[in-house]
Parts: sequence; structure tokens; C-alpha cells
Amino acid sequence: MNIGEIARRAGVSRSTVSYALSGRRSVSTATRQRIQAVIDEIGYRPNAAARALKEGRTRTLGLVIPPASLRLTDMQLGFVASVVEAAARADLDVLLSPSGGDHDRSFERLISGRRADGIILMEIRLEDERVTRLRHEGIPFVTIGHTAHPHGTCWVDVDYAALVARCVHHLADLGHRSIALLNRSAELVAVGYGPAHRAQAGFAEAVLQRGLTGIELPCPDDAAAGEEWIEQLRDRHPGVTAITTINEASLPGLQRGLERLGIAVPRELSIAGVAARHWAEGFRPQLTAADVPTLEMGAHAVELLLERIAAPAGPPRHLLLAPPISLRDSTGPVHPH
Amino acid sequence: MNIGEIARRAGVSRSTVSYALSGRRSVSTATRQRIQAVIDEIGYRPNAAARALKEGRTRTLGLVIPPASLRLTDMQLGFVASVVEAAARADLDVLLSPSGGDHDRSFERLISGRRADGIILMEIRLEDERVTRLRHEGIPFVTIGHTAHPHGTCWVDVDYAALVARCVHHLADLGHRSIALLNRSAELVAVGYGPAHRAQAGFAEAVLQRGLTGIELPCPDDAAAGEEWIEQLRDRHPGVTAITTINEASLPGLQRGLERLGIAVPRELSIAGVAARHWAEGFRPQLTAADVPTLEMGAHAVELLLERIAAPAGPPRHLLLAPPISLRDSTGPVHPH
DNA sequence: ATCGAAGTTCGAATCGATTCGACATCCGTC
DNA sequence: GACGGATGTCGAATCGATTCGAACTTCGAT
Repeated sequence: MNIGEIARRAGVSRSTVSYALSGRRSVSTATRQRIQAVIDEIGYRPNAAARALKEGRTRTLGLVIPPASLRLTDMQLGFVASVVEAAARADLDVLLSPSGGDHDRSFERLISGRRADGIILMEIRLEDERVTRLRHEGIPFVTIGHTAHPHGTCWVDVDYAALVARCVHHLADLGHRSIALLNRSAELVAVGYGPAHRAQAGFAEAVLQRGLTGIELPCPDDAAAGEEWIEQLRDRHPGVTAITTINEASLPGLQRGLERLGIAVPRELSIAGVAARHWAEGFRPQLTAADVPTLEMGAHAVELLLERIAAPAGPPRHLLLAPPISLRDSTGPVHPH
Repeated sequence: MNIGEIARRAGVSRSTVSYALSGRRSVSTATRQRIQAVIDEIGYRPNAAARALKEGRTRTLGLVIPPASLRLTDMQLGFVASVVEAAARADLDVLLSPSGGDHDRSFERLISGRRADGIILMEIRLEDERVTRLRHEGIPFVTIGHTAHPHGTCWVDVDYAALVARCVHHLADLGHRSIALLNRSAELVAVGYGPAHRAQAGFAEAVLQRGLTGIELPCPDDAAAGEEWIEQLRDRHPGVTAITTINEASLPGLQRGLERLGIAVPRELSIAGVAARHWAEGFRPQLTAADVPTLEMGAHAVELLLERIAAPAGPPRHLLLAPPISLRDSTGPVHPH
């Protein structure tokens, strides 16, 4: 069903149908009603491709996700869901591109095929070729996470450095003098993954400020690794009385390990972390943590992107979120042995 | 950069550029190379909208996911990721539509705006208006999960009835006489969610066949609920010696509950379920379970859909997967008290 | 030398929408 | 009753690709 068919049945020209629908020129009430009746009867909707071709915009956002081979984390999933929902609220569709790097075919299609009006990138590295590429290409984009050179781009991110530092201060206030950071995996650190780096930095600085002993130990993003991690910590650094973590996926394993080793939380070991509320509340005892507002972040990313599409030349906006730490049951004063 | 610009720079007509790219007519080697050189230089790619308009196909698949308000399960996420990846392998893009029902605006756009060549539906109910709609609209589609009237449509599904039955038989073989089914939530059962219903059916039948006592208890899809569930089971049905489950999300809570109540697995209670390998192996002790092949299912769905797009009138194909049960450590012979 | 087939290229039509300029109609005003 | 300004409608151009028919070249066979 195309616009010509509607026009024919309503006995008007195609342009009149178009104007009746868009309201960009006045159409008499009688004509408009006749057209609407025909449309309702046969269920017409403008062809998206034709409209995109003429208007030069697709009413579609591109969302670049990590390839499926790397199991998506819970947080990444949250971003996808919230971006899609926020876009739907603005009557925009979302096109997914599972791309690791710059030369992925699907990424290329998205960019050079002009399939999206704007793009949201996830899993940003400190040096990210995709960012460079998009910038050069002149396509509006927003990143969830930010690179080492954040000023020229729009992004939304969690302030891992500040949050980890706050955790350290909180623990130090409770009297802990020797604290470990349960970081994301060593691979992620190696490839320059922002959150892992910034957690490291925030940790190091806070530990220095307070004159504490700080141990940073990376850990792969899964439960089994979390279980090993706590064993190793106990063996190699028995003096540690508190840990801070940004590694959600390791939490179930961490919990199992603690139970198996008979380490009481928070009596023998305090834990303060950064995690989605869902993870923090699922931990036993419930985790004192800064709640990462996953759903809001996706919505913010869409919001910034829409602004950027409307005004591509405007100054880039950033959002660095540092949600407050929710005190739950996993932190307490040091307990002498 | 459009095809006209390429043609101008290469000194040929637009049609020649098109033929050089598609290979649908022969183009002399000299000309082809000249065109290719220009394309490489300025990085041209055909405009997706223009191509879609002319060809009548978008090279895009639509994937309808549950709205973000309902937190997506791990398995659903797996489907999304695998569908996107399988589509990318076939050089197709995926458009996401977060739609609960038939009248969602985003669903409407997908259908009547002709934004996708074919559609994959997730979270199918026994009676699903979206299926009816798509069928009526004549758009190729495949469902992950199937309705109560499965013969006319293409789908991929896990044979929950058979798998739960197998679990029951396995447990019966080990001597268990009183078995509980830890089903998905009561709400899902109420809205006619297929897996929950079919698990129920398979359970009931197997229990009947073996002359066992069977108790079906639904449980919300989260950890906290799993913990409550096992408490209630112990209180109300103390004679149960084995459980079978299809509720992955409740597993962490189930485990905590078992530990807290001091119930030893498999000595006092055997567990056999249906779960992604990732969940089964994350359980302690590792779970005897039929491993749901999430990643393959997405790939199969794309495969069926591509077939359907190529031959819309062909007979609908179905895939009912019943992966073998992996024996791990959570099942054992009944142990007399 | 001529013919036909194969190879190569071009121009024009087409897909389905939006939008501009032009024209027709209607109304109130002087 | 002529004029100007809304108001309503239409035809044609346009977006960027693909594809059909036609024309032109080349070359081997007769």
C-alpha cells in the first residue's frame, strides 16, 4: 500500500495525502477526513525506506555492542534494554551492530550506508579507533564510557575512580588499614578498558591519601574466578581486612569462597563495591555499594544523542555519574583477631 | 558520496558503477579497476535507504524483545546476542523492537513501515496476537518458542515437556518417589507462557507414568524467590527427595536456601534441571541438567527465517530441541533418613 | 566483406515518499 | 466589482540506488 494508492482511492493527489499526514500545509477538513478514512480502512503507513531516502534521515539509532562471542555482562544488557526503550519512547528504532573493532562489516554498513542518524557506542577503550572513525566521519554519536581524550565527544559514564575512592574512604573511616581492590580482568586492563583503569587509579590515589596498604588484584568476570580470587587473597595477603570491588560478575563466586573459607562478613572482612542494586541486594550479606544506575544511563545516552543530532555543532556534553553509596550489611569496623 | 559522484570521477555512467559492484552484467577489467580505485579512495558504500527502496528489501531482520520494564533474563539476552551475531554473519542488520503486544508503535512501524525483511519473535505465549498479526500481514517470521497451534508457523523451541520428563525419569531411576517441580512464576503460567505450561505438562505425565508423587510449585524468576521457595518446600512437603527445575534465575537463591537450611545435595536432596550450561556449572554442586543451547537457537532462528524469506510459500519448518542431560553432581540415589 | 553473437556501456524509467512553485477558489474590504 | 491575502490542491522535481532496453564495439566464422 503506497501513498499513490491512498491518493487514488481518496480522489486527491499524492502531495495532498502527504500534507494531510504531516500537517505541513493546511488541508480542508473534508479532504483530511476522506483521506484518513481510506488510511484507516487499508492500514497504510509510509514506507520507511522511501521516507528515509527523501528526508535524509532514518529515524533509527545505531547501537554498537560487543560481539556475542564475549558473553555480554548483566550491565551491558541493561544498557541495551534501556537504550532500546528510551529510543522507542522517542519513536526511534534501534539497529544493533555487534562490532569489536573499526573494520567490522556491520559497523561499516552502519556508518557508510547511512543506516542510522546517530550512534551509541558501548565498551569504550581508553584509545578507541571507533571513536576516531566516527568523529572523522562526522556522524553524531554518544559513548557509554569515555576515552582518554574525553573533551571532544559526548558521553555518559560512571565515575569509577570517585566511587572506588569513596569506598576506600568509607572503609578507612571504619578503621581498615589494608584494603584490596577486586578489579575487572587483567585482559581488560591490558586492552585499556576505562572502568578497570579508572578504578585502579581512584583506588591508588585514595589509598595513598589515607596512608593505607592497597593491593590491586584483577579477576576474570565470572563466578568461578571470584571464588579463586578470595582464596588467593587469603593465602597471599592475610592481613587484608576489607575489599572493594567493581566486578559484579565475580560476586556469586566471591560469596561462595567466603562461605567455604569460613570468613565472616563483615566481622572478619568488610566489602564495599560498585554494582547494580540487583547484584548488591542479591549478595549475602547485602552489599554496601554505589548503585550503578544502568537503566538511567541508557536513557541519558539517548537523550544526549538526540541533542547532538539536533545540533551537531554544539558543544559536546558529558555526564559523569557518581551515585551515592548505599550502606547495607557488608561493611563494619575492623575487628581485632 | 553517492553513486553519481563515483560515476563522474571514474568517467562512466551510474549504471556501469552499479554493474561493476553487483556483477550482474559484465564490465571490462579496465573500467572495473578504475571504478574500484575511486571507491577505495573516497570510501563509498551504497545508501541503504535508496537500495532498500529500489530492491524492495531492507537486508534487515526485526527482533521483537520483551519491554525493558520486565528485566530480561539471561536466556533472553543469549537469544538476542546470538541472533544478532548470526544475522551479522549473513550481512544482515537487526532492528530491535521492545514490544509487549500487538499495538505497540514500534511493532507497528516494523510491520507496516516495511522496515524488516523478516521478523523473529521471542517470548511467545500459547495464544499470541502478534503471531496472528504477522501471519495475516504476510511477513516472513520465526518464533523462538511456539504457540498452542504450532503447525502453520516456523519456530525453534526447547522441548521443555520432554526434558522435564527425562529429569523425572532420571530421578525415578535413582529411586526417588516424591519429586517437586520448581517452575517459572505463577504470572507466566497465568498469561499462557509456553515453557511454564509445557514443563508442567511433561512433569505431570512423567510423574503419572512412574506412579510418583509430584508437586508443582511456581516461583518468581529471581534469587530471593528461590530462597523462599526451598523453605516452603521443606515446610510443606518434607517428604520430597528430589526436585526438577526450569527456573534458572532462581538457582542462586535456591543454593543459598539449601545451604542455610543445611540440606546436603545430592545426599538429602537431588536436583535435575533444564538450564544453560553456564548456570548449571555455576551451581554448587554442579547441576545435572539438560543444557539449553541458547547460542545455537538464535542461529537456528536466523537460518529458518532466511529460508522463509527466500521461499515464503514453502512448508513451515520447526525445530524442537531436546539436548541430552549432562550428568553432574547434583543427583544421586535416595538416601534413607 | 558480411553477419551474428558476445561483450561493454549508456540513458531512462522506476521504487515511494516529501516538498516547492504554481494555480484556483473563496472571503472580506475599499 | 476589483483586489489582496488566505486557503486548498495539484503537478513535477527530487532523494540514490537498480535494471531494462538499446546502441555500439569487437571478433571469429563464413
